[in-house]
Amino acid sequence: MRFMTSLRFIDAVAREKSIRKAAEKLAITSTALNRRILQVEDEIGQPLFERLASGVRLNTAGEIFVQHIRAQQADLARVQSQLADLSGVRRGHVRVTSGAETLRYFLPDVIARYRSEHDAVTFDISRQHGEAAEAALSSLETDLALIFEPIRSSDFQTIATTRQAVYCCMAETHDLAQLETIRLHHLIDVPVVIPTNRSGVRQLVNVGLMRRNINLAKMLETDSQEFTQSYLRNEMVIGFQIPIGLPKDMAEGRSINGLIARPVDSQDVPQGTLHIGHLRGRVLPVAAAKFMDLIITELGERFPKDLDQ
Amino acid sequence: MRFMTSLRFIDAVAREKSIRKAAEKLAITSTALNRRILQVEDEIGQPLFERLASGVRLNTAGEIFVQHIRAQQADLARVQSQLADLSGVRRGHVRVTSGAETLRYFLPDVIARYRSEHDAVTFDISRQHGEAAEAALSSLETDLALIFEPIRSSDFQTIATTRQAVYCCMAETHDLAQLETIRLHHLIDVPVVIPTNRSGVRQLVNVGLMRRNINLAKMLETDSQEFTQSYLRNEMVIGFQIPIGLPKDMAEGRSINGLIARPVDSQDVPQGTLHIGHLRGRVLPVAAAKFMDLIITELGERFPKDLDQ
DNA sequence: TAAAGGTGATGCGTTTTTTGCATCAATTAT
DNA sequence: ATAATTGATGCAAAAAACGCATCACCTTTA
Repeated sequence: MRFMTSLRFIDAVAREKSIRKAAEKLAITSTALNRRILQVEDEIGQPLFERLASGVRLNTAGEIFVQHIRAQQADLARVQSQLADLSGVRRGHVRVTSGAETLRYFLPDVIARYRSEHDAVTFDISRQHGEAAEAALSSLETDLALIFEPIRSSDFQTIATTRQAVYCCMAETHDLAQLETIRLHHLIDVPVVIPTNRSGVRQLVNVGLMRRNINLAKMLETDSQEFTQSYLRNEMVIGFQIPIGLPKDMAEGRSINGLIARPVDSQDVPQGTLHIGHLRGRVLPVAAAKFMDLIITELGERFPKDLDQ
Repeated sequence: MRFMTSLRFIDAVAREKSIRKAAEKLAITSTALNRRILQVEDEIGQPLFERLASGVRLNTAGEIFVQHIRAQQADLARVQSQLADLSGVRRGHVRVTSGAETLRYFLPDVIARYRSEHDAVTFDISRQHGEAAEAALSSLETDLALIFEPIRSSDFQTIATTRQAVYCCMAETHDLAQLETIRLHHLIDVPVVIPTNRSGVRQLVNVGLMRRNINLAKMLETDSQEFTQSYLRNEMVIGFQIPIGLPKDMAEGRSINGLIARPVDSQDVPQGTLHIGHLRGRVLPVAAAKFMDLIITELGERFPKDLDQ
């Protein structure tokens, strides 16, 4: 888009905090880039960047203007997606930000299902914890976010939520695999692998631990689900997960590849809420909006009783 | 703004429905303009205009795109106003659309008061009836609207309202000038000058006439307040107006230049509501937002009991 | 303390883009 | 039928954007 060039360039400089660095990324000379910026500053009537010896930095005016640029880019993407939809083929690019929970099984499934019908749509999947995900929405770096507990910013507009209980995952040969539901006191002196404090699952578990005044034998803290799942196979250890982060069979109590999941009693650890939403006030591109619809449909199929819209 | 040129041009062509006509207004040749349009269409990947022998017309894609352009222009104006505010001087352009009621005394007063502090701000005042005013908001042709009864579109976001009773205006020598309040039956066989059906005042009067099953001796229908006011001086005739459309003294029952106003009993003609608002979801330019604040302040001073925010 | 390496700004010649003129083909109005 | 519009296009001139070399300034490094 020719008419976006100058604005795109300014955005790039703002990100790189250096004209020369940005010029390199944009594959032009720093001279040309510099002059474009000077020209826009001249048209606006005031500088957008502070010139430092180490590069440039947005001043207040620049912050406002760059925010406008990003909003404009997002809106242009929406328009393009809408125009593509007019002519039959759905095109577009959907940027999704999510916690780790949905990345393993859920999102890959939904995206595959979506792309089977609309293969001209591309995706960016970014893994971010709640707060960072909300920041990404605000700065228009992402279109959709799936956040598990809690929502901090009023800029987040929830479109749907689903309740998720916390489950314990373990080898099917683990002693606790016999139980239907796990109580926290069962876990005393049992080695556990647990997500870090930034994770929603961990925060729910923490609530339960406080409530029952129990300390866990935290063998290992990690946010890596890949690590956790592999590890459970090797040692008699308990991991924590929510149903959406589990294969369908495991969420329903059957074992898969030697692993099994058991719900933690909700009297101990409260259920959490997975929020699906976008930046308040935004009109999403067609591709993103339809993808969100599909997410909600899929959630409705998998968790029919726990979905709120 | 150089980077807006192509978009501005497209907007102009859409308005003129002709490349040659638009080119003339833009002071360039039709060739240049034509090629700019072809280029954007090429970048977008599909035509925005249908080519007719009599000119051009937006197709569906064009409608969507032009809407985006207008939104972008409005947002740029907001940003510019915000940037100007940063550097101390408030600049900007405020576009107000209003029914006739406020144009005579209220808006001139408020604008004068505003411009006494911010003389770098310019104004466009457009007179439109309710429905047209809401359309102007939707198409981003105006920033603020003051609409007296009723609001039809859910796109209108009301920021404040004030209740306004209907008054009768007449020469102070008119028989009915003796009365404190006018009842509709007083008006039987009394010649009146009355606004057209599009006016909010007229609609309220109509409600009263239906309610009391009375017909007026409608001498003359006009939306011109200038005409009405002048006419009242020349003949023993009744006119209708709401307080905001009257000089302060007249609204308080005193006579001015031989004219006087008396409220119509609200048992006969219900009070109406003056709505002040903007397009839902829009963030107004600083200049417009502050002007709206001043309108509300002024309304609060003039009608302290009847203002809702 | 001095040198080296980095930053953004600027003069100038070159390249690319945009513009305007003349003209064409197609349609409408008279 | 004829005249007058309309948008599209080839080509040359004007304008804008670009890249190179260089400057002045600051920070880091030796």
